Amino acid sequence: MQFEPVAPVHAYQRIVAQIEEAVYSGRLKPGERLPGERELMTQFGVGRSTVREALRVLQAAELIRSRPGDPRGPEVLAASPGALQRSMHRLARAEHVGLAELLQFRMVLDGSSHLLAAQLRTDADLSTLDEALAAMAAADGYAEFSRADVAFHDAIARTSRNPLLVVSGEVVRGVVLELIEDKLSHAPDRTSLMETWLRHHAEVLEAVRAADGASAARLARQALYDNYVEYVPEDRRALLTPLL
Amino acid sequence: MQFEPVAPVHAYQRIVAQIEEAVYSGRLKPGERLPGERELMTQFGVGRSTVREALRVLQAAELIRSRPGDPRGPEVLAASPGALQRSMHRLARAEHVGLAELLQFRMVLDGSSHLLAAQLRTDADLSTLDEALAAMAAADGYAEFSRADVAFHDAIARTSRNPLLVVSGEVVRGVVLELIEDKLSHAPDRTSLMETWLRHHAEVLEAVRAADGASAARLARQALYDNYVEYVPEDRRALLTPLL
DNA sequence: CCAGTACACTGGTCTGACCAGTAGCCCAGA
DNA sequence: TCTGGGCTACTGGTCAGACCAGTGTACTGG
Repeated sequence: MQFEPVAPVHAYQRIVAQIEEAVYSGRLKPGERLPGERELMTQFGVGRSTVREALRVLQAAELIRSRPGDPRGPEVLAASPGALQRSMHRLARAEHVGLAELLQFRMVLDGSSHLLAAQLRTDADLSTLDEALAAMAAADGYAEFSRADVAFHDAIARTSRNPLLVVSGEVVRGVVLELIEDKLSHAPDRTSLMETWLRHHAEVLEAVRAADGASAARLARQALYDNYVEYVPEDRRALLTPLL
Repeated sequence: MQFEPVAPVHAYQRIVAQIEEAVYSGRLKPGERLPGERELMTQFGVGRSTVREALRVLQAAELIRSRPGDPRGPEVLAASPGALQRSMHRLARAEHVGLAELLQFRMVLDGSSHLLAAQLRTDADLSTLDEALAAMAAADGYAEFSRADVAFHDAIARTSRNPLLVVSGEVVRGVVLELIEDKLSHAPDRTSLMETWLRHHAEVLEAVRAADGASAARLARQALYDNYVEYVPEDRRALLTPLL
């Protein structure tokens, strides 16, 4: 006979569970409002501090947002990758996840995104991607270029039609950028850097337009490797080459 | 001239930030203890409710754990993918992420894990994998088989040497299993199902042993497809075939 | 019709209290 | 010597009540 470990279920956890359930089941839609804390405490039959702790947890998970003074009460938020991003960030800092591992992971994700995008892209997707590329070419300054670059990758990921690829791509790009942004912003010749990237992106886009998934994936991975390999410690670069 | 949006920084957030920083910088190692709440409130110069809300947030992020009655105070936890898993779970429920998207994502991750594993595996890895496969073969009953299956995939991921692949693989497998476990447990002929899976895993392992990354990846993706495609709605199966 | 102002109410924080439950200690009994 | 049972000091969980800064809204006077 097997027994299960018994864990006390605290009052605030039951409140979290109830509200979470209401959000996920769709009974509470984004934009709708929860009752105020004083109202909630009568509905749940608990003290205000208990209600507040429950709301804090939900707030940390980015399910709700509450602002003082708003008589409409806490707002139910739309799902966003923010919490996911923070979790992954934490894990990346805690485990020994360096740029090499992040880049390897990004090569996997971006490669697959491009592969799928090339096979699923519609004409509308292509014109969106053309616009994104044009925005990169027209960018004035590095910061703007970087934003346009992110937007381009995001557009590719959305073309792959898989929200998980979109979100995890977003997350990993964010973490990578954060790790090397200071190195990049101090790079000696950012203009030629931007030109190289632009050329890479144009090549990739042509492969996507030609519906050549394998090439698109390979080009995307190669571009990532070429652009970032210099920031990877030499003894870790062997991790990346198997993916080329 | 450009201004930044100003957001009020609450007291509990500053406490969270300080403790988070201490954990990430390594000043607080897993297993160590934080002072009790009453002690923290004097150190931070705030009321207990403020301290508690901060601890609640850290607890929701699985950075600490506190139990009543323990005079040693809240415990600093080792990094775990638990929070990441919950975040992804939430997002999967909120976005319209169905089995098709999850499976597609898993084919991407598992495929890459196998590719890397085949190229990086050592003899020690191979014997670990052999053991995992033997455990699957020796499994008595579906539940045990399923656990052994998960362990095998986990071993493959670890052989790929990328913690991100390990964690996201773990997460996605968990979500997939949760979505279809009831269908699987009611499957008419689970014995032949398990035999099929076992054969697939043996093939994959041979490719890994032969250091044939491309084959290992392809076999792994094909195995996923074969095993799960029947649970994917027919009109979504086109998402999966480009990855074969 | 609009700017300005009051007001009711929100969430953020503090204080002080009580409770159930735990770790660690001491001590009686084997 | 070891073991089990209390005892105790303390923990975190919860509640109640209070105050404050700041917000949305409705009312006001121009």
